[in-house]
Amino acid sequence: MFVVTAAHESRDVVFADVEGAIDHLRQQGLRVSSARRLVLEALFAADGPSSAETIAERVHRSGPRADIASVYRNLDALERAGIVHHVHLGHGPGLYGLAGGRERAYLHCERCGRVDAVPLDQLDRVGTVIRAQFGYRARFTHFPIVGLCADCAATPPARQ
Amino acid sequence: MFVVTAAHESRDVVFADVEGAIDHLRQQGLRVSSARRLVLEALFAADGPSSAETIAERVHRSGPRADIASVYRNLDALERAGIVHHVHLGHGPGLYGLAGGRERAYLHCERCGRVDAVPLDQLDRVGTVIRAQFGYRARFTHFPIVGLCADCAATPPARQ
DNA sequence: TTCGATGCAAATAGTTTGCATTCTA
DNA sequence: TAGAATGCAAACTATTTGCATCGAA
Repeated sequence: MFVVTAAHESRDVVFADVEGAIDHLRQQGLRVSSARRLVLEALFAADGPSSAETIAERVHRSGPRADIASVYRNLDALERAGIVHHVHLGHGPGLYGLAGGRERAYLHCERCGRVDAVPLDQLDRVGTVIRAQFGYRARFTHFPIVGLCADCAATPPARQ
Repeated sequence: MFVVTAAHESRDVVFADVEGAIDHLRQQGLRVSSARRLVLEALFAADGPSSAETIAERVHRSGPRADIASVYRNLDALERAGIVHHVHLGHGPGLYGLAGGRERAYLHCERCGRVDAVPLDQLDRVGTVIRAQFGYRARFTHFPIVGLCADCAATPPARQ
C-alpha cells in the first residue's frame, strides 16, 4: 500500500436548472458573480462534460469574456460546492460537468477511441463485486474504465 | 457514444532481467543505447511504477546523466515495444513500470490517499461482470479504480 | 464597505519537439 | 556510414498563482 495526493470529497446534489444551483451557492455563502453564473449556464447548456477551455468559449459566445483563470477558479469552487465534478478521459484536459444525477461512468475503448457514457446504476453489480473483494466502495465517475469495446475485442489487433 | 484520442495497444511480454528486455529490443530492430539501457535498469531496480523525473534521477545517481527528453522518448519506445506501460494515479505525472506479469491494478481511496496494488487475476471476476454487461474487455492497469477504502467507507466524511 | 471574485500576466508542471551532434548496427 | 538516439533549448498544453481592481452582499 502506498499513498497518493489527497482528493476532495463532496456531497453532490441535483439541480433542475441554473437558478437551483445558484440558490445552493448562496446557501453555502458563496457569491454569485456574473462570471460564475455564466459558467453555470454553460454547464447546463452542455450535453456532456467539457473542458475549461470549451466552457470559456461558450461563455464568450454569449457575450462577455470569462478569463480562463476565472473559469478554473469557478469550476473549482463549484466542485467544492458539490455542483460540478470532473472526469479524465484519455490524456487531454480534464472535463467538467454537472454533478449529481447527471454523472455517468465512462467506458473507453483504447483501440478505436469509442467512449460510452453509462448511468451509474448500471455499475451497481460491478461495484458490489469490488466491494466484496477489496472493501472499496468504487466511484466510477473520475476515470473511465479502459479496455476494448465488443467490436475491437472481436477483431485481431491491427498490425502496425 | 463519443470518441477520444486514439490509444496504442501492445502485446506485453515478461522479462526476467534487463538482458532479456534488451534481447527483445534488438529483435524489434531497436537500438540499444546506453541511455536506453540505463532507463531499463532503473525500471528493473524500481519496486513499482515511477515518474520520468524519478527515473532520470535514478539514472543520474548511477553516474551518467540522461536528459529528461530522452527518458520520455525511451519510455515511449519501450512502451511501444511492449516492455513498459504507464499508469495515472491521481493528478501528478504519469508513472512508468515494467509491463507483463508485473502489472498491477490500483485501488485508490480518494479520502485518505491510500493506494492498493493488486495482481490482475484478482480482477477476473470484475472483468467478467463488465464484459457480460457492456461487452468491454476491461484493462485495469491504466487508471486506478477510485473510491473509498473500507476504513474510510466506514467513517463519516470529515466536516470541512 | 468589506472581502470574495475578477482580469491580466506570469509562473508552474508535465511532456513534446527541433536540431545539430553522437553513436549503434 | 546511414539513420537512430542523444542532449540541449525551446515550445507546448493544462493549470495555478500574484496582484491590483472590481463588485456582491
